[in-house]
Amino acid sequence: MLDIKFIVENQELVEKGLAKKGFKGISVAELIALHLEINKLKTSSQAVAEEKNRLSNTIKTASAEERPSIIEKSRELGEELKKEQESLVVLQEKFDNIMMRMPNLPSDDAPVGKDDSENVVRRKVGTPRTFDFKPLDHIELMELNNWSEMERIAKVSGSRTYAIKNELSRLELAIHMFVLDKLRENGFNVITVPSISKEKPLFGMGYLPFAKDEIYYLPADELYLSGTAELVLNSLHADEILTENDLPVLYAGFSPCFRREAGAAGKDTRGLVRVHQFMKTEQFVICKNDIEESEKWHQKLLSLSEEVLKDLELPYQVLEVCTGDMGAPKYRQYDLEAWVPSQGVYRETHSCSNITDWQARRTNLRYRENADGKVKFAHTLNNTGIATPRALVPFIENHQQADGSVKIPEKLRPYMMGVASIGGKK
RNA sequence: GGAGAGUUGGCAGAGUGGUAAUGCAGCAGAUUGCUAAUCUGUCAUCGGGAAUCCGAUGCAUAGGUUCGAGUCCUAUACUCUCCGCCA
Repeated sequence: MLDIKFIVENQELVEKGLAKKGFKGISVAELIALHLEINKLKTSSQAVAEEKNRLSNTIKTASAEERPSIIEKSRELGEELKKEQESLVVLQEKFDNIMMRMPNLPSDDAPVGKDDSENVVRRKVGTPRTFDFKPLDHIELMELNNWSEMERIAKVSGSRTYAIKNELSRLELAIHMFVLDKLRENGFNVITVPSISKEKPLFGMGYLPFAKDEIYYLPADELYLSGTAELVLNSLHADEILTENDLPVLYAGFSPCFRREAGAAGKDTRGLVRVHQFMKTEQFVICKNDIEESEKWHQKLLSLSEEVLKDLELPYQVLEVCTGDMGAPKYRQYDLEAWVPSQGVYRETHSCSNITDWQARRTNLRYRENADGKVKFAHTLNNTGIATPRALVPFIENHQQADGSVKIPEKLRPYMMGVASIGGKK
């Protein structure tokens, strides 16, 4: 959510930002007009309320003769007030409806573009490996090593689900432990959070109303299945006023995540790349309302993810996401993509975003500044720590050996009982 | 699933129908001085105004009763305690 005062004072700038993000059909002029109308009505209804309060307070001390006429007058004012407030509610609803659909404005430094074809590669790290044997794709590797039950699980749970087993399931959990440990060493509070959520946090994060079709809904309990721990972490401190000394708040959140993948029909239907349920370790930061400070954290989160991919010895590229491909909440966004040999392309493993105060306004998350005691909306940022099973795809494909075994990088071995490789034909 | 208790500012905590006490913390100022203390103001949101300021709203949420609701009524949510069930 944006500050309405900012919108009023910077209409042109806001309209430009919306255009960059490809948001059409939102009238900034209408929003401003509604705001001004609401203010006008508020002012007039407040004058009525003031008069009514004044009258009411005289009743207690009024004489018996005066009292009935005062009560009558006060009642009339009450009815007038009620009418004004009813029209105020209608206007406010219209206003909120537009306001909730207003995206965050993108950074001036973000590349301008209409869709993912205009994202910009900032750098490539590591070199895609050349194989001296014919490499297998991740599905073949899993079949060879008895690491999955992909066909059977589809009978039970439908398409886009997965069951992995034996050494590969250990690897999945080991990678999470490895990343959680890394984040903990960097000052993050490790927290495992629910995957179920009420409706309100979905608005707070910006899932609603923007990505309605992506979300599983449980009508019997009016609850939703969360697509990311970010959803929960973003609302964990909703409606609170923290002190500046509490900041930054750093969370490494772990949770099962659920996505309907409604818009991805036909894409990545086989294997582990795009599934309805997965596990994600998420980085989440609440920091001061200071763009330099949050941009610093944005870079820090990015570097932590890069470190994860480096430690896992995966070639990757850093993509800066253009304005048209960013989600509504985002000010600036980097994606990390790891090399997938079987597809000959880089595939997304991490998404790192600075949200500035857009989410905090929606969740009413504030803090009190030390310097002057003023209350401000915090900045929030999020980034993937690691998401599995997707990350297993580049992992096992890049580290496969001629015999079908998969090498375990040095840094991960402590989490794999010290073994140097898993699987392979004996 | 059953029974009971509760929800008031950043925190603690009073308030049984007539302007939301007080303490602590934070912030600003003043003062005395020595590792701090004292005093005053401020300390949730919004509106009008250049500003001092004035006003409206705010006691979990939504309704209702009333000239007037933190207080009375109804519904809901959440928290805690006990019982039951349970990984």
